[in-house]
Amino acid sequence: MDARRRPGRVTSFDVAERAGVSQPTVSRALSGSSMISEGTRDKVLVAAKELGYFVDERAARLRKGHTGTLATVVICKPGGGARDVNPFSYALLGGICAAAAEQDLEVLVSLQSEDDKLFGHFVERGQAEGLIVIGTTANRTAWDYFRKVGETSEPVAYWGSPLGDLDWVSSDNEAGAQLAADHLVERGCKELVVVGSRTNIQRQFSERVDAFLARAKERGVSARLVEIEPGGARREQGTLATEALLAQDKGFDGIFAVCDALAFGVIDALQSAGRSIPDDVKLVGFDGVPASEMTNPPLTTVEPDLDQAGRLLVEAVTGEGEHPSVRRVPVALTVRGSS
Amino acid sequence: MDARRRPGRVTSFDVAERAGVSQPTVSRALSGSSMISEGTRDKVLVAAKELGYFVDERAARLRKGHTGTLATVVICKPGGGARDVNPFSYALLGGICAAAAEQDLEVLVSLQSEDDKLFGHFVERGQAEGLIVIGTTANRTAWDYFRKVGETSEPVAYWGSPLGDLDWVSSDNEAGAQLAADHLVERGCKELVVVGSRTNIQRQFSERVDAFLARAKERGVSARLVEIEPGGARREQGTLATEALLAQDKGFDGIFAVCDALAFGVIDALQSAGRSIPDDVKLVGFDGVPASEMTNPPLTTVEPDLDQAGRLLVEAVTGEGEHPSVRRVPVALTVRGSS
DNA sequence: CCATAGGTCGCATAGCTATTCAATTTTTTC
DNA sequence: GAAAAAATTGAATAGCTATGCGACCTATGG
Repeated sequence: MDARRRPGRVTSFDVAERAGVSQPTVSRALSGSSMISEGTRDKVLVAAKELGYFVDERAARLRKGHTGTLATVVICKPGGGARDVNPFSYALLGGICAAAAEQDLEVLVSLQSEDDKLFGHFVERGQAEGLIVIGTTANRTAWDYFRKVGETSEPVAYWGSPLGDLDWVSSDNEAGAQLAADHLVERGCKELVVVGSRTNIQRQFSERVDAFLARAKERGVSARLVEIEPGGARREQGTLATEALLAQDKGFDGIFAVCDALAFGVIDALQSAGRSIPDDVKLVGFDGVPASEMTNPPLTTVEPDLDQAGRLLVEAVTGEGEHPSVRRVPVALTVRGSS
Repeated sequence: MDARRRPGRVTSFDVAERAGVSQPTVSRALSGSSMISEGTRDKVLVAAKELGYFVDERAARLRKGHTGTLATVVICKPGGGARDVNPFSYALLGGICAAAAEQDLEVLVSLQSEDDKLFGHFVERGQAEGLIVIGTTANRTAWDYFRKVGETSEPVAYWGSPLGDLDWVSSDNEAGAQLAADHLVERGCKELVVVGSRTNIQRQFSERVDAFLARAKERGVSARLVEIEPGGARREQGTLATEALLAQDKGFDGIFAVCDALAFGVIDALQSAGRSIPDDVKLVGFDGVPASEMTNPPLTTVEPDLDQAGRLLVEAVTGEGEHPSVRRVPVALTVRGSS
C-alpha cells in the first residue's frame, strides 16, 4: 500500500546504473538532447520507466538557475474569509493558470490580506521568475513592496491601469465604456449616469468613467458621474451611490456601473425604490462575473477576455516579446435583460 | 533601475565573508538555530540585510529533502475557458490557500481539463508534499492517476465523499440536507422534491439526496427524487430536471437542489412555467456561491465553512494529526428570499 | 593505410544550502 | 588551577541535476 520510498528517492544515478550508462547520459537522454543515440535513449527511457523515475525539479532548477514558477498574489479584503474574494480575481487567476501552463510554468498562489504586514514574503526568495498581482489596494506599503521586488528581484506585473512604474495589463476600458455608452444610447437612453470613481487607486475605474462620459458627449447625450465612496468596489457602495442619485431631482434612464459588484448594488437600490429595470432604467455592468447572469433581470455587462488577460500578464512577467505592446485586453458586450 | 543581478546571486558565502564568519554559521544564524551566539547572529543579520540576501529555496529544499509546497489540481470542463470553472471550486481554493499559509506552505495551482491526457504531470516530480484535488470528474484515467500518485509519490486528498481509497474531505452533507429538509418542512411544505443524483461519481450529491429523503420521511412529509443527467452539475441540468418535474402531474411545494448551480436552473424553469418562488414553491440550494445572493428571489442555501474545509484538506495531506478524524466540514443554512 | 571529422559518451564540477562531526573557546566545578 | 562540561564555530560533505570538456569510436576522404 504505502510504497512511498521517500528518503530513498530514485535518482538519475539509479537509472544510469540500470541502463548501463552514466548519469549525464540519463540527464541528456531525458531532456531530449540530440547528442544521444536512439538506442541509448531507449534504454534510458525504459530504465526510467521501470524505476518510476522523475527528475527532481529542485535540483534541476538549482542547477539550471531558474524556477519555472510564477508567483501570483491575490489581494483580498482584510479579515475576509475564503468566500470574500472578488470572483473576478478568481476568474482572472484561472486565465493566468491556463496561460502559464502553455509555457510550462507553474503557478504559485498566495492570498494576501490588504493590511498584511508580511506582504509577499515568499516571493523574494528566488522562487519565481516573476510576480503577478491581482486586486487593488490603497495600501502604499504593498505597492512599495511590489516596486522594490520589481527593481531588485524579479519582474512584476499587475492587473490594472498605469500607476507608478510597474508593468501592467488591463481591460480595454475605453472600448468597453464606449460599448456601454453606445449600447445605452441605441436603446434610447437620454440621460445617462455612470456609477464609479476617479480615484487614483482604481485607475481602471477612472478610465471607464472618462471614456463613458466622453462617448456620451460625442453621441450628444447627457451623462454625469455619481461617485462611490473610495476604497474597494462592493455591492453596498453601489447601493449607496444609487440612493444618493435617487435623492437628486435630476432624472436618468440609463446607468453604467464600472464593475458588476457595483451594478448589483445599483439593482438593489433601484428595485427598492420601485424603478423597473430595464423599463425605467437600463443598466450595464463591467467584468462579467458569474453572478451577473443570475440577477433579475440578468445583467448586461462588458466582459474582458480573461484567457487573453492571463496570457498578457504572463508574457509581461516572463518577458516573452519584451514589454508587450498590447496591454489592453479586448472586451465584448454581453447583452442581457437589464438593458 | 534594473539592478537585478540575476546571474551573480548573493549567496550565503557572500554573507559569511562580509560578516567574518563561515557559511554554516550564516545558515544557522538565519534559521534561528540556538547554537549561535547573539553577537554572531546580529553580525550575520546585518550583513544579510546589507547585501539583500535571501535563502535560495531551491537549494534549501534540495538539501532538506522537502518542498514546502502543496499542489492543487482544479478540474474543469473540457474546452472551458477561465470563466468556466465552478465558482465553488475557486472559493474552496481560497480556503486552501489560507490554511496553507498558516502552515507556511506554498500552493501550486493547476487547472486541468477533465479530458486532459497529461494529467498532473508536474505533481509527481517531487515538487510538492501533497496533492489536493478539487472538482469532480467521471474520467477514470484521472482517478487512476491520482490513486497512483497517492500510492507511489505523495499523499493525495480530494474534496468529495468517500470513493475508492483516496483520502477525502467533504461537507457535512447529512447535516446540510437535514437543515434543508427541516427548513422546508417548517416553512409549511407538504410535498418535497430533491433535484440531484445518486451516481457514484458525485458521492456528495447522493449523500445529500439520501439524507434529505430520510429526514423528510422522519418528519412525515412526502419527498421524492428527480434525477439530473449524470456528469457535472450545471445550470441547464437543473432546468431540464425541473421541466421533467413540471411535466409530471404530481404536485410539489418545496425543492432542495443539491447544489446552487442546479438551483439556478430550477429557478429558470419554475419562473418560465409561471410558478412563484417562494409562494408556490420554496427552494433551497447547497454551496453558497456568490451568485446565490443575486438570484431573484435570493437563494436560501446551505453553506459549508470553506476556511475549515481548506484546513482539513491541508491537514489530510500534510499528515498533521494523521488521517484527521473530522473530515466533515460544518455547514450553516443561510436563509434568503427563495424560502 | 592514415588523418580527419563527426558522432557518442563519461569525468569532473557547479549550483547553494543544511547538517554531521570534529575542533576550538569559554564557562563551570571541585 | 586543573579537569570536565558547555557553548560556539568551522571544515567537509550530501543532496540531485545539468553542462563544459575531453576521450573514444566509427565512418569518411584522400
